Amino acid sequence: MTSDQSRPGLRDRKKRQTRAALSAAALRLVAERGLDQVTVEEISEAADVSARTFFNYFPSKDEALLGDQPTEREVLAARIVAAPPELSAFDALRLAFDDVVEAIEADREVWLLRLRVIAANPSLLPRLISGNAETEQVIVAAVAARLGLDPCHGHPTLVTTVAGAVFRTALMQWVEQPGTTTLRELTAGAFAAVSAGLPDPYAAT
Amino acid sequence: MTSDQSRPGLRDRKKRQTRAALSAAALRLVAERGLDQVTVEEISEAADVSARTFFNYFPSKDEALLGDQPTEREVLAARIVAAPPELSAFDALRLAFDDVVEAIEADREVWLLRLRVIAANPSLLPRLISGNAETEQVIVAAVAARLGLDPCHGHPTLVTTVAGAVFRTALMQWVEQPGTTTLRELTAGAFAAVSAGLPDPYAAT
DNA sequence: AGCGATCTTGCAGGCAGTGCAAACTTTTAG
DNA sequence: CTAAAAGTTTGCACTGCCTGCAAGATCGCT
Repeated sequence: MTSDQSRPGLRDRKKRQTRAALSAAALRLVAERGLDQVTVEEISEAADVSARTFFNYFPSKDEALLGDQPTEREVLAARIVAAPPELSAFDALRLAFDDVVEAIEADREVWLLRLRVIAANPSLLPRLISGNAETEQVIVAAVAARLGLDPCHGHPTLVTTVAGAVFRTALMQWVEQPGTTTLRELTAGAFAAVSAGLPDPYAAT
Repeated sequence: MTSDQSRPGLRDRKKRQTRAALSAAALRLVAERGLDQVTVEEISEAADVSARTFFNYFPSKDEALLGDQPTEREVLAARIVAAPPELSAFDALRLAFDDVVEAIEADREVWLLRLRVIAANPSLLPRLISGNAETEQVIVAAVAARLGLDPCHGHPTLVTTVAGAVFRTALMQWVEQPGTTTLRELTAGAFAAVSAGLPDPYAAT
Protein backbone atom coordinates (compact mmCIF):
# COMPACT_ATOMS: atom_id res chain seq x y z
CA MET A 1 0.00 0.00 0.00
CA THR A 2 0.97 3.64 0.42
CA SER A 3 3.08 5.18 -2.29
CA ASP A 4 3.98 2.60 -4.88
CA GLN A 5 5.51 5.11 -7.27
CA SER A 6 9.03 4.20 -6.23
CA ARG A 7 9.91 1.94 -9.11
CA PRO A 8 13.30 0.96 -7.76
CA GLY A 9 11.76 -0.41 -4.57
CA LEU A 10 12.82 0.23 -1.05
CA ARG A 11 15.44 -2.48 -1.19
CA ASP A 12 17.28 -1.01 -4.15
CA ARG A 13 17.13 2.45 -2.74
CA LYS A 14 18.74 1.26 0.47
CA LYS A 15 21.45 -0.49 -1.44
CA ARG A 16 22.22 2.63 -3.42
CA GLN A 17 22.33 4.65 -0.23
CA THR A 18 24.65 2.23 1.49
CA ARG A 19 26.94 2.07 -1.49
CA ALA A 20 27.06 5.83 -1.77
CA ALA A 21 27.63 6.23 1.95
CA LEU A 22 30.52 3.78 1.89
CA SER A 23 32.09 5.42 -1.14
CA ALA A 24 31.71 8.90 0.33
CA ALA A 25 33.08 7.87 3.70
CA ALA A 26 36.03 6.19 2.04
CA LEU A 27 36.83 9.26 -0.04
CA ARG A 28 36.52 11.62 2.86
CA LEU A 29 38.61 9.59 5.28
CA VAL A 30 41.34 8.76 2.77
CA ALA A 31 41.51 12.38 1.66
CA GLU A 32 42.04 13.37 5.27
CA ARG A 33 44.51 10.71 6.36
CA GLY A 34 45.91 8.80 3.40
CA LEU A 35 45.12 5.40 1.97
CA ASP A 36 46.87 3.20 4.46
CA GLN A 37 45.97 5.25 7.48
CA VAL A 38 42.34 4.30 7.00
CA THR A 39 41.00 0.83 7.68
CA VAL A 40 37.97 -0.79 6.13
CA GLU A 41 36.56 -0.99 9.61
CA GLU A 42 36.72 2.78 9.99
CA ILE A 43 35.07 3.36 6.64
CA SER A 44 32.30 0.92 7.50
CA GLU A 45 31.79 2.51 10.88
CA ALA A 46 31.46 5.93 9.28
CA ALA A 47 28.80 4.48 6.97
CA ASP A 48 27.03 2.69 9.82
CA VAL A 49 27.46 -0.82 8.53
CA SER A 50 29.66 -3.69 9.52
CA ALA A 51 33.04 -4.28 7.99
CA ARG A 52 31.73 -7.47 6.46
CA THR A 53 29.07 -5.51 4.62
CA PHE A 54 31.69 -3.28 3.06
CA PHE A 55 32.98 -6.30 1.18
CA ASN A 56 29.49 -7.10 -0.03
CA TYR A 57 29.63 -3.83 -1.94
CA PHE A 58 33.27 -3.50 -2.94
CA PRO A 59 35.78 -6.26 -3.53
CA SER A 60 38.59 -4.16 -2.10
CA LYS A 61 39.21 -0.92 -0.30
CA ASP A 62 40.50 0.61 -3.53
CA GLU A 63 37.32 -0.01 -5.46
CA ALA A 64 35.30 2.11 -3.08
CA LEU A 65 37.44 5.07 -4.14
CA LEU A 66 37.43 4.65 -7.90
CA GLY A 67 33.81 5.20 -8.88
CA ASP A 68 31.47 3.05 -10.87
CA GLN A 69 33.73 1.48 -13.46
CA PRO A 70 31.28 -1.04 -14.96
CA THR A 71 28.98 1.81 -15.92
CA GLU A 72 31.72 3.95 -17.39
CA ARG A 73 32.92 0.96 -19.32
CA GLU A 74 29.59 0.34 -21.03
CA VAL A 75 29.09 4.00 -21.87
CA LEU A 76 32.53 4.17 -23.41
CA ALA A 77 32.13 1.02 -25.47
CA ALA A 78 28.74 2.10 -26.76
CA ARG A 79 30.07 5.49 -27.79
CA ILE A 80 32.99 3.94 -29.60
CA VAL A 81 30.87 1.78 -31.85
CA ALA A 82 28.38 4.61 -32.35
CA ALA A 83 30.97 7.14 -33.46
CA PRO A 84 30.82 8.37 -37.09
CA PRO A 85 32.46 5.74 -39.28
CA GLU A 86 34.74 8.20 -41.06
CA LEU A 87 36.64 8.81 -37.83
CA SER A 88 39.78 6.88 -37.08
CA ALA A 89 39.63 4.57 -34.10
CA PHE A 90 41.72 7.01 -32.11
CA ASP A 91 39.38 9.87 -32.94
CA ALA A 92 36.43 7.69 -32.01
CA LEU A 93 38.02 7.16 -28.62
CA ARG A 94 38.69 10.85 -28.31
CA LEU A 95 35.02 11.50 -28.97
CA ALA A 96 33.92 8.82 -26.54
CA PHE A 97 36.02 10.34 -23.80
CA ASP A 98 34.25 13.64 -24.39
CA ASP A 99 31.19 12.05 -22.85
CA VAL A 100 33.19 10.86 -19.91
CA VAL A 101 34.44 14.41 -19.50
CA GLU A 102 30.86 15.58 -19.43
CA ALA A 103 29.92 13.01 -16.81
CA ILE A 104 32.87 14.03 -14.69
CA GLU A 105 32.09 17.73 -14.92
CA ALA A 106 28.52 16.94 -13.90
CA ASP A 107 29.93 15.42 -10.71
CA ARG A 108 32.70 17.94 -10.48
CA GLU A 109 33.09 18.07 -6.71
CA VAL A 110 33.14 14.32 -6.17
CA TRP A 111 35.58 13.81 -9.00
CA LEU A 112 37.91 16.53 -7.82
CA LEU A 113 38.02 14.88 -4.44
CA ARG A 114 38.51 11.48 -6.01
CA LEU A 115 41.33 12.73 -8.20
CA ARG A 116 42.97 14.47 -5.30
CA VAL A 117 42.88 11.17 -3.45
CA ILE A 118 44.34 9.37 -6.44
CA ALA A 119 47.07 11.95 -6.86
CA ALA A 120 48.00 11.53 -3.22
CA ASN A 121 47.94 7.72 -3.47
CA PRO A 122 49.41 6.88 -6.86
CA SER A 123 48.91 3.15 -6.52
CA LEU A 124 45.31 3.90 -7.45
CA LEU A 125 46.16 5.73 -10.66
CA PRO A 126 46.66 2.79 -13.02
CA ARG A 127 43.21 1.43 -12.23
CA LEU A 128 41.47 4.67 -13.13
CA ILE A 129 38.98 4.74 -16.00
CA SER A 130 40.53 2.16 -18.31
CA GLY A 131 43.26 0.74 -16.17
CA ASN A 132 41.23 -2.22 -15.04
CA ALA A 133 41.99 -5.29 -17.13
CA GLU A 134 38.32 -6.09 -17.68
CA THR A 135 37.48 -2.56 -18.74
CA GLU A 136 40.38 -2.43 -21.10
CA GLN A 137 39.33 -5.70 -22.69
CA VAL A 138 35.85 -4.32 -23.33
CA ILE A 139 37.24 -1.18 -24.95
CA VAL A 140 39.74 -3.13 -27.01
CA ALA A 141 36.95 -5.37 -28.25
CA ALA A 142 34.86 -2.35 -29.22
CA VAL A 143 37.77 -0.80 -31.11
CA ALA A 144 38.57 -4.06 -32.83
CA ALA A 145 34.95 -4.48 -33.88
CA ARG A 146 34.95 -0.95 -35.23
CA LEU A 147 38.03 -1.63 -37.32
CA GLY A 148 36.98 -5.11 -38.36
CA LEU A 149 40.17 -6.53 -36.91
CA ASP A 150 40.99 -9.44 -34.69
CA PRO A 151 41.47 -8.36 -31.10
CA CYS A 152 44.77 -10.21 -31.45
CA HIS A 153 45.90 -7.52 -33.86
CA GLY A 154 48.01 -5.10 -31.94
CA HIS A 155 46.44 -1.88 -33.13
CA PRO A 156 43.25 -1.91 -31.03
CA THR A 157 45.26 -2.57 -27.90
CA LEU A 158 47.73 0.15 -28.75
CA VAL A 159 45.07 2.75 -29.45
CA THR A 160 43.16 1.85 -26.30
CA THR A 161 46.08 1.91 -23.90
CA VAL A 162 47.43 5.13 -25.40
CA ALA A 163 44.07 6.84 -25.20
CA GLY A 164 43.70 5.69 -21.61
CA ALA A 165 47.12 7.05 -20.75
CA VAL A 166 46.28 10.35 -22.44
CA PHE A 167 43.04 10.71 -20.56
CA ARG A 168 44.57 9.79 -17.23
CA THR A 169 47.27 12.40 -17.80
CA ALA A 170 44.67 15.03 -18.56
CA LEU A 171 42.78 14.16 -15.39
CA MET A 172 45.89 14.46 -13.27
CA GLN A 173 46.77 17.79 -14.85
CA TRP A 174 43.27 19.02 -14.23
CA VAL A 175 43.37 18.29 -10.54
CA GLU A 176 46.76 19.91 -10.15
CA GLN A 177 45.66 23.11 -11.81
CA PRO A 178 44.23 25.77 -9.52
CA GLY A 179 41.20 25.86 -11.81
CA THR A 180 42.68 27.88 -14.63
CA THR A 181 41.64 25.37 -17.27
CA THR A 182 38.72 23.11 -17.93
CA LEU A 183 39.05 19.36 -18.15
CA ARG A 184 37.63 19.58 -21.64
CA GLU A 185 40.45 21.80 -22.81
CA LEU A 186 43.14 19.70 -21.18
CA THR A 187 41.75 16.53 -22.70
CA ALA A 188 41.46 18.13 -26.11
CA GLY A 189 45.02 19.41 -25.90
CA ALA A 190 46.45 16.07 -24.86
CA PHE A 191 44.63 14.16 -27.59
CA ALA A 192 45.65 16.76 -30.14
CA ALA A 193 49.28 16.43 -29.11
CA VAL A 194 49.17 12.68 -29.67
CA SER A 195 47.36 13.08 -32.98
CA ALA A 196 50.18 15.36 -34.07
CA GLY A 197 52.72 12.69 -33.19
CA LEU A 198 53.80 14.20 -29.87
CA PRO A 199 56.11 16.95 -31.12
CA ASP A 200 57.91 19.02 -28.54
CA PRO A 201 55.88 22.07 -27.60
CA TYR A 202 56.80 25.19 -29.62
CA ALA A 203 59.49 23.18 -31.38
CA ALA A 204 57.29 21.81 -34.13
CA THR A 205 57.87 23.40 -37.54
CA MET B 1 93.74 -14.04 2.75
CA THR B 2 93.16 -16.79 0.20
CA SER B 3 91.59 -15.66 -3.04
CA ASP B 4 90.93 -11.99 -2.83
CA GLN B 5 89.99 -11.59 -6.47
CA SER B 6 86.28 -11.64 -5.75
CA ARG B 7 85.65 -7.94 -5.61
CA PRO B 8 81.99 -8.21 -4.70
CA GLY B 9 82.83 -10.28 -1.63
CA LEU B 10 81.17 -13.39 -0.42
CA ARG B 11 78.41 -11.50 1.27
CA ASP B 12 77.26 -9.63 -1.79
CA ARG B 13 77.43 -12.75 -3.87
CA LYS B 14 75.18 -14.53 -1.44
CA LYS B 15 72.74 -11.67 -1.48
CA ARG B 16 72.62 -11.73 -5.23
CA GLN B 17 72.11 -15.45 -5.19
CA THR B 18 69.32 -15.26 -2.66
CA ARG B 19 67.59 -12.48 -4.54
CA ALA B 20 67.87 -14.35 -7.81
CA ALA B 21 66.68 -17.58 -6.22
CA LEU B 22 63.63 -15.87 -4.75
CA SER B 23 62.81 -14.15 -8.01
CA ALA B 24 63.23 -17.35 -10.01
CA ALA B 25 61.20 -19.42 -7.59
CA ALA B 26 58.45 -16.82 -7.62
CA LEU B 27 58.35 -16.75 -11.40
CA ARG B 28 58.34 -20.51 -11.72
CA LEU B 29 55.67 -21.15 -9.13
CA VAL B 30 53.39 -18.35 -10.28
CA ALA B 31 53.76 -19.46 -13.88
CA GLU B 32 52.68 -22.93 -12.85
CA ARG B 33 49.82 -22.10 -10.52
CA GLY B 34 48.80 -18.46 -10.81
CA LEU B 35 49.52 -15.45 -8.65
CA ASP B 36 47.15 -16.10 -5.79
CA GLN B 37 47.69 -19.83 -5.68
CA VAL B 38 51.24 -19.24 -4.52
CA THR B 39 52.10 -17.94 -1.07
CA VAL B 40 55.18 -16.06 -0.03
CA GLU B 41 55.91 -18.95 2.27
CA GLU B 42 56.03 -21.38 -0.64
CA ILE B 43 58.31 -19.10 -2.63
CA SER B 44 60.64 -18.71 0.31
CA GLU B 45 60.68 -22.43 0.93
CA ALA B 46 61.61 -23.07 -2.69
CA ALA B 47 64.50 -20.62 -2.28
CA ASP B 48 65.55 -22.11 1.05
CA VAL B 49 65.04 -19.04 3.17
CA SER B 50 62.46 -18.02 5.69
CA ALA B 51 59.36 -16.12 4.75
CA ARG B 52 60.61 -13.20 6.77
CA THR B 53 63.73 -13.03 4.64
CA PHE B 54 61.64 -12.75 1.50
CA PHE B 55 60.43 -9.40 2.71
CA ASN B 56 63.98 -8.28 3.35
CA TYR B 57 64.50 -8.55 -0.41
CA PHE B 58 61.15 -7.54 -1.86
CA PRO B 59 58.53 -5.27 -0.35
CA SER B 60 55.73 -7.35 -1.80
CA LYS B 61 55.10 -10.60 -3.61
CA ASP B 62 54.55 -8.69 -6.83
CA GLU B 63 57.94 -7.05 -6.79
CA ALA B 64 59.70 -10.38 -6.90
CA LEU B 65 58.08 -10.97 -10.29
CA LEU B 66 58.74 -7.64 -11.94
CA GLY B 67 62.50 -7.49 -12.29
CA ASP B 68 64.94 -4.89 -11.14
CA GLN B 69 63.08 -1.65 -11.61
CA PRO B 70 65.51 0.73 -9.89
CA THR B 71 68.21 -0.30 -12.33
CA GLU B 72 65.99 0.01 -15.40
CA ARG B 73 64.90 3.39 -14.15
CA GLU B 74 68.41 4.80 -13.96
CA VAL B 75 69.39 3.39 -17.33
CA LEU B 76 66.35 4.92 -18.93
CA ALA B 77 66.81 8.33 -17.36
CA ALA B 78 70.47 8.44 -18.33
CA ARG B 79 69.70 7.54 -21.91
CA ILE B 80 67.02 10.18 -22.16
CA VAL B 81 69.30 13.01 -21.18
CA ALA B 82 72.11 11.60 -23.33
CA ALA B 83 70.03 11.35 -26.51
CA PRO B 84 70.98 13.64 -29.41
CA PRO B 85 69.53 17.07 -28.74
CA GLU B 86 67.88 17.38 -32.14
CA LEU B 87 65.48 14.58 -31.27
CA SER B 88 62.07 15.36 -29.85
CA ALA B 89 61.42 14.17 -26.32
CA PHE B 90 59.26 11.39 -27.64
CA ASP B 91 61.99 10.23 -30.01
CA ALA B 92 64.48 10.39 -27.16
CA LEU B 93 62.25 8.07 -25.20
CA ARG B 94 61.90 5.81 -28.20
CA LEU B 95 65.67 5.64 -28.39
CA ALA B 96 66.02 5.03 -24.68
CA PHE B 97 63.61 2.13 -24.86
CA ASP B 98 65.79 0.59 -27.56
CA ASP B 99 68.33 -0.09 -24.85
CA VAL B 100 65.70 -1.66 -22.67
CA VAL B 101 64.77 -3.85 -25.61
CA GLU B 102 68.37 -4.91 -25.89
CA ALA B 103 68.54 -5.74 -22.20
CA ILE B 104 65.37 -7.76 -22.46
CA GLU B 105 66.54 -9.71 -25.46
CA ALA B 106 69.75 -10.45 -23.61
CA ASP B 107 67.66 -12.10 -20.92
CA ARG B 108 65.15 -13.44 -23.39
CA GLU B 109 64.06 -16.56 -21.52
CA VAL B 110 63.56 -14.91 -18.17
CA TRP B 111 61.66 -12.04 -19.71
CA LEU B 112 59.41 -14.29 -21.75
CA LEU B 113 58.52 -16.16 -18.59
CA ARG B 114 57.99 -12.93 -16.72
CA LEU B 115 55.78 -11.53 -19.44
CA ARG B 116 53.79 -14.73 -19.62
CA VAL B 117 53.23 -14.43 -15.89
CA ILE B 118 52.16 -10.81 -16.27
CA ALA B 119 49.83 -11.63 -19.13
CA ALA B 120 48.22 -14.31 -16.99
CA ASN B 121 47.96 -11.98 -13.98
CA PRO B 122 47.05 -8.59 -15.38
CA SER B 123 47.11 -6.84 -12.04
CA LEU B 124 50.88 -6.84 -12.50
CA LEU B 125 50.81 -5.13 -15.89
CA PRO B 126 50.46 -1.50 -14.82
CA ARG B 127 53.55 -1.73 -12.65
CA LEU B 128 55.75 -2.96 -15.48
CA ILE B 129 58.73 -0.86 -16.61
CA SER B 130 57.38 2.62 -16.02
CA GLY B 131 54.16 1.91 -14.21
CA ASN B 132 55.65 2.47 -10.81
CA ALA B 133 55.00 5.97 -9.54
CA GLU B 134 58.61 6.50 -8.50
CA THR B 135 59.97 5.32 -11.80
CA GLU B 136 57.58 7.49 -13.72
CA GLN B 137 58.61 10.52 -11.68
CA VAL B 138 62.25 9.93 -12.52
CA ILE B 139 61.51 9.64 -16.23
CA VAL B 140 59.25 12.68 -16.20
CA ALA B 141 61.99 14.67 -14.52
CA ALA B 142 64.50 13.58 -17.14
CA VAL B 143 62.17 14.55 -19.95
CA ALA B 144 61.38 17.88 -18.34
CA ALA B 145 65.08 18.61 -17.91
CA ARG B 146 65.66 17.73 -21.53
CA LEU B 147 62.98 20.15 -22.66
CA GLY B 148 63.87 22.85 -20.17
CA LEU B 149 60.35 22.77 -18.80
CA ASP B 150 58.83 22.64 -15.36
CA PRO B 151 57.81 19.13 -14.42
CA CYS B 152 54.46 20.78 -13.70
CA HIS B 153 54.06 21.38 -17.39
CA GLY B 154 51.88 18.63 -18.75
CA HIS B 155 53.98 17.67 -21.74
CA PRO B 156 56.69 15.63 -19.99
CA THR B 157 54.08 13.62 -18.16
CA LEU B 158 52.09 13.06 -21.32
CA VAL B 159 55.08 11.91 -23.33
CA THR B 160 56.26 9.63 -20.53
CA THR B 161 52.97 7.92 -19.85
CA VAL B 162 52.24 7.49 -23.54
CA ALA B 163 55.67 6.02 -24.21
CA GLY B 164 55.24 3.68 -21.28
CA ALA B 165 51.87 2.55 -22.58
CA VAL B 166 53.35 2.01 -26.03
CA PHE B 167 56.19 -0.06 -24.72
CA ARG B 168 53.98 -2.15 -22.46
CA THR B 169 51.73 -2.85 -25.40
CA ALA B 170 54.66 -3.96 -27.50
CA LEU B 171 55.83 -6.27 -24.74
CA MET B 172 52.42 -7.87 -24.43
CA GLN B 173 52.19 -8.35 -28.17
CA TRP B 174 55.62 -9.89 -28.21
CA VAL B 175 54.77 -12.51 -25.64
CA GLU B 176 51.54 -13.39 -27.40
CA GLN B 177 53.26 -13.93 -30.71
CA PRO B 178 54.49 -17.44 -31.42
CA GLY B 179 57.87 -15.91 -32.18
CA THR B 180 57.16 -14.57 -35.62
CA THR B 181 58.41 -11.11 -34.77
CA THR B 182 61.15 -9.58 -32.72
CA LEU B 183 60.51 -7.27 -29.83
CA ARG B 184 62.55 -4.66 -31.61
CA GLU B 185 60.23 -4.67 -34.59
CA LEU B 186 57.11 -4.57 -32.47
CA THR B 187 58.43 -1.67 -30.44
CA ALA B 188 59.51 0.22 -33.52
CA GLY B 189 56.12 -0.32 -35.13
CA ALA B 190 54.19 0.82 -32.09
CA PHE B 191 56.30 3.95 -31.63
CA ALA B 192 56.04 4.70 -35.34
CA ALA B 193 52.26 4.40 -35.18
CA VAL B 194 52.10 6.93 -32.39
CA SER B 195 54.53 9.26 -34.16
CA ALA B 196 52.20 9.17 -37.15
CA GLY B 197 49.28 10.19 -34.93
CA LEU B 198 47.77 6.72 -34.61
CA PRO B 199 46.02 6.44 -37.97
CA ASP B 200 43.98 3.34 -38.62
CA PRO B 201 46.09 0.66 -40.27
CA TYR B 202 45.83 0.62 -44.06
CA ALA B 203 43.38 3.50 -43.87
CA ALA B 204 45.94 6.27 -43.83
CA THR B 205 46.16 8.21 -47.06
C1' DA C 1 90.51 -15.23 17.87
C1' DG C 2 87.68 -11.46 18.40
C1' DC C 3 85.10 -7.36 17.27
C1' DG C 4 81.71 -4.78 14.56
C1' DA C 5 78.67 -4.80 10.80
C1' DT C 6 75.34 -7.14 8.34
C1' DC C 7 71.97 -10.78 7.44
C1' DT C 8 68.60 -14.21 8.87
C1' DT C 9 65.04 -15.86 11.56
C1' DG C 10 61.15 -16.33 14.79
C1' DC C 11 57.53 -14.14 17.03
C1' DA C 12 53.76 -11.18 17.74
C1' DG C 13 50.50 -8.45 15.67
C1' DG C 14 47.60 -5.51 12.37
C1' DC C 15 44.91 -5.44 8.38
C1' DA C 16 42.73 -7.15 3.85
C1' DG C 17 39.74 -10.22 2.12
C1' DT C 18 36.69 -14.79 1.93
C1' DG C 19 33.38 -18.53 3.19
C1' DC C 20 29.82 -19.89 6.03
C1' DA C 21 25.76 -19.89 8.70
C1' DA C 22 22.60 -17.41 11.66
C1' DA C 23 19.62 -13.41 12.15
C1' DC C 24 17.07 -9.92 10.05
C1' DT C 25 14.29 -7.31 6.44
C1' DT C 26 11.82 -6.67 2.35
C1' DT C 27 8.92 -8.78 -1.19
C1' DT C 28 5.61 -11.81 -2.74
C1' DA C 29 1.81 -14.90 -2.51
C1' DG C 30 -2.05 -17.07 -0.33
C1' DC D 1 -2.96 -10.52 7.71
C1' DT D 2 0.08 -14.11 7.53
C1' DA D 3 3.53 -17.01 6.10
C1' DA D 4 6.85 -18.49 2.98
C1' DA D 5 10.50 -16.86 -0.23
C1' DA D 6 14.13 -14.13 -1.49
C1' DG D 7 17.65 -11.06 -0.46
C1' DT D 8 20.67 -8.50 2.98
C1' DT D 9 23.43 -7.80 7.11
C1' DT D 10 26.26 -9.44 10.48
C1' DG D 11 29.49 -12.20 13.39
C1' DC D 12 32.93 -15.64 13.39
C1' DA D 13 36.70 -18.13 12.02
C1' DC D 14 40.33 -18.39 8.93
C1' DT D 15 44.13 -17.58 5.43
C1' DG D 16 47.58 -14.67 3.77
C1' DC D 17 50.32 -10.24 3.20
C1' DC D 18 53.28 -7.36 5.45
C1' DT D 19 55.81 -4.91 9.48
C1' DG D 20 58.54 -4.06 13.76
C1' DC D 21 61.42 -5.92 17.02
C1' DA D 22 64.90 -8.51 19.21
C1' DA D 23 67.84 -12.59 19.34
C1' DG D 24 70.99 -15.31 17.00
C1' DA D 25 73.96 -16.54 13.01
C1' DT D 26 77.35 -15.12 9.51
C1' DC D 27 80.80 -12.41 7.36
C1' DG D 28 84.76 -9.03 6.99
C1' DC D 29 88.58 -7.09 9.13
C1' DT D 30 92.47 -6.83 12.29
